[in-house]
Amino acid sequence: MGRSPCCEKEHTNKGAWTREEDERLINYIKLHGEGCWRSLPKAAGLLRCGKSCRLRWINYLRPDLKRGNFTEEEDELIINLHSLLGNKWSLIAARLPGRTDNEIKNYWNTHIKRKLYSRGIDPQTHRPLGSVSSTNKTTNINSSNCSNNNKINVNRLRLETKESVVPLMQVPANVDNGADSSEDSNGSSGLSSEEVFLQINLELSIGLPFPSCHRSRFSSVNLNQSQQQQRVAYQLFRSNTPDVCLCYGLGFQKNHACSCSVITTL
DNA sequence: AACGGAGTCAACCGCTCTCCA
DNA sequence: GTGGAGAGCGGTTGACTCCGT
Repeated sequence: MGRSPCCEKEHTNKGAWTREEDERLINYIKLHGEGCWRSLPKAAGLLRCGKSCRLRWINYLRPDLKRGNFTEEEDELIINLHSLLGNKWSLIAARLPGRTDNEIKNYWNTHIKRKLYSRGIDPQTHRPLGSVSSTNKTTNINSSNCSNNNKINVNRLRLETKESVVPLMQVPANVDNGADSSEDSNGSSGLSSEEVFLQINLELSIGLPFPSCHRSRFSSVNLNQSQQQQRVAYQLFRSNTPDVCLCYGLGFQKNHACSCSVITTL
């Protein structure tokens, strides 16, 4: 049994919105507020799908939208956040008031990518173009003091490379992480030390707190390597924020089925 | 002025996630 | 535990504009 469509497509308008449709939508939301997008079109007298209404409001009609050109500061912030989070446009947008995820995504694809290329930087990896991958380097995020009961108590996380041992951050002992260590608990992150270190530097250079509304995200399993990278970055990022939150599931388990979605508020 | 290619961005699509019964 | 409903997300599309020839 399939899922019901979000609207009756044959009875809905598509394409560019007219002024009249915009006004209807604005007036309806002014009166009733946001939410319940599925029933909104009918209630507002619009021949549009609920998703379309939501998108139009969020990306174009919302009164708090900034619009206009991006500033140099916004550019750099987007670049820094992208290096931490990857293509998580909604998370990036959450750090830029008045900007939407769609707007940032478009801006990234049309302007910033080119800007980075002109600087000789790969926009996906944020590394110099043509640089050799460092996958041959060994990285261990050690979790000392692994406990029983399928929990890992991490006393101190450190990053080891052939050349050096770099302390990542101090973590209080005896704090459960909620991680499922039923599989491999050797803590391999799948990241090169260079990658992790890069994330940390960027984190420190940005120094902005994440909004608490994102605290419970990243609960999915079966992460691919890119997602892992974003997740590690996210966790490290959180660790330095004022309302300190840490996830101790830094060691991504075999097959990435780690359930370390519990982000502990200290 | 006309044309075509490149660039831009609003909107759509398909999927995942969360919540709740 | 399961499945449906609703919301949200990221990738893609296509209409429109701009600019060079």
